Amino acid sequence: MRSIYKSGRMLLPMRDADEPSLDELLMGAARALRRRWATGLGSDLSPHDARALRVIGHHGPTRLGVVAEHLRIAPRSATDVVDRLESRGLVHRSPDPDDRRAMTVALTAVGESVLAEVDEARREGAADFFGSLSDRERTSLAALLARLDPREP
Amino acid sequence: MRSIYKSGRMLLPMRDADEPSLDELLMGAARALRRRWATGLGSDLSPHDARALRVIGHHGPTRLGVVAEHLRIAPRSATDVVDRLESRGLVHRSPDPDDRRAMTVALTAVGESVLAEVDEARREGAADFFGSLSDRERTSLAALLARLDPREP
DNA sequence: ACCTCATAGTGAGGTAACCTCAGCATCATG
DNA sequence: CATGATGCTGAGGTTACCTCACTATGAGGT
Repeated sequence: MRSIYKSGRMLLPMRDADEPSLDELLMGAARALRRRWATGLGSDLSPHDARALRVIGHHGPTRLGVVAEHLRIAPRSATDVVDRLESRGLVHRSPDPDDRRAMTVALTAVGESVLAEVDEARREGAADFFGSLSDRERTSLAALLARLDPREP
Repeated sequence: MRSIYKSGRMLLPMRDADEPSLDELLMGAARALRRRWATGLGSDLSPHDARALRVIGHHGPTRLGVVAEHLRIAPRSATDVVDRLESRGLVHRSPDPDDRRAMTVALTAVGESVLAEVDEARREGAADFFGSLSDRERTSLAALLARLDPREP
């Protein structure tokens, strides 16, 4: 990764064809971390269900629609996700006291403990994954990533 | 439930609860880039099909099994992907001259030009996405990401 | 040469996770 | 209190995967 064309449209530095570009490195790192998390899940919980569990756990009693929003799926599909989680005893529905049309979902005791496991596995996976970097390097990596425009929260 | 301490050494620096952790930043950045690419695709090509097109284009005449490997799907499923691409006139099958059981897939002229568009959109999307960083920052970001262990190519 | 076993692709058929649409109950407003 | 919007769910469809069985071919031992 050496010479740099400043003239006009060349926005990224030149690089050898066989060394990965910045976007490939980013996507590769993300994929590696995702795979590490997925293999560490253990409890036959799909990554998507685990995500739902985290949303609900972090949010407290959560409306179905809010779950859908966070999972970026259609409201109707949240029903199925919650059905599955509920059939495994990880969450339970309650009528929303503020709106009798709505249901809220919350973790059961089992759900809490499964979530704790999932969170711990994630934390360990991440710590392990970023373990090859020093504290300083992690800090500057975080700073650089934070400067990339997500363009939506 | 174990803490972030491992072998008595803290692996991750402390941080405020409301600021995103390193893993969240990484996944968020990857997601943002993926979304940017997806919206820029234009030609009603799914991200997955676009990926298949890139694999085949980059690889030259490619066996179906190799396509499957690169897409991380079962060999049988590669047949469907290639069927779809072929029905849109983007690729064509030929018998493999070295092995009469095997088929190779290659881009058609149309496929070449669609791939060129896709690649250009990707390149532009990436350039735009990383545009908020200076050359120096991009270089150090790349260096940091390269040090993370993908644990598989 | 032959027999055996492995391999490349595909037809058939199944599954899981989405989606849209319609319907019901409830809320919010003129 | 009438009207339209909203929150959830039943019904049914789509899609992208999968496994299993099959055919044709390759590769290696005897």
